[in-house]
Amino acid sequence: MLFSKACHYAIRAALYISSRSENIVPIREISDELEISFHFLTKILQQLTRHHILTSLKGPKGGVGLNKPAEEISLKSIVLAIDGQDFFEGCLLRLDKCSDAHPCPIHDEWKPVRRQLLNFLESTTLDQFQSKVKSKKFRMKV
Amino acid sequence: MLFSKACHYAIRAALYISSRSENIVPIREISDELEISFHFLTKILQQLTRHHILTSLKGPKGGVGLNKPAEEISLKSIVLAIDGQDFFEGCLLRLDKCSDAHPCPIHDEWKPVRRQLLNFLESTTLDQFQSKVKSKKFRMKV
DNA sequence: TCCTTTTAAGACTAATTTGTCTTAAATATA
DNA sequence: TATATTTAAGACAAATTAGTCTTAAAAGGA
Repeated sequence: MLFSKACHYAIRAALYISSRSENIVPIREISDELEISFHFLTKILQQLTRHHILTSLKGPKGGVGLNKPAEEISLKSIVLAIDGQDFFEGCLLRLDKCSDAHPCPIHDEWKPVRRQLLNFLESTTLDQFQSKVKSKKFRMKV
Repeated sequence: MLFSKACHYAIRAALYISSRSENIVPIREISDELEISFHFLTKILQQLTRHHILTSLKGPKGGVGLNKPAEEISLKSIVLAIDGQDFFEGCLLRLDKCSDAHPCPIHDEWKPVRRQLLNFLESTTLDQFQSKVKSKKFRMKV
């Protein structure tokens, strides 16, 4: 699988949050709607908050919300916050510092494919899906 | 990470085997050369053997070898043998049966990117790297 | 101020993946 | 045939990831 389970949860939650017009959405609502364990989701969203992708508010009327405009939140930033940068340096043989200078045998062939993957994650932002998610015609769970 | 650690080991070992002119290579030699735990590698290569990607021979002069021409062994077949088909159905939100009929909000955007990834894995075969690996100018370990 | 609600933090458990070790089975060769 | 070598199989342990639970801290409202 491309990403960790936590990372997939994070992307789903981020899509959900960005589709809600309210600034702040309680995590309980997200976990109910997306059928994700509340406590696990809380931990994951805390990471997004620490990375300044979300803001959070405690107490009644509390919850989480986007910390910047949806068009400034890329899938890449979410993956980076949850799974770290391992993915982005990804060598097909998992060599430590596989590079043009010290490449593995697949490096040259793999590079353009990885580039396209990165381009997609960089250029894809939450705002692109807001209307789809709002329409409720697209699956957000199981 | 794209694939499991076991899968990366499998690809590395397959490249090594296909670059050796001998039909049969002892697993001990592979694990020594690639610095992979012998017993763990043995288990992984057993899976490739069960999937008829490799053949194996017990006893002195035993070892593993390609079960078909290198140009017929794709990266995809190795990934499939080790990690199963989860990767190939991969939805960005990890939904169970995300499809054109019942898509997640990112499905349409993700589809062409995944297609390119699959094309690469399908069209890339071991023979393409034999000379590079033989030249020993490319890294095969850490 | 006090109570309730909600996130933050972290200890703890469960599941999965990774890695080790022992024994069995097959086979070449002396 | 006996021995040494090598893969096969599977039990077991360690590490990582996923998930649960409890308590603390913050904030709104009576």
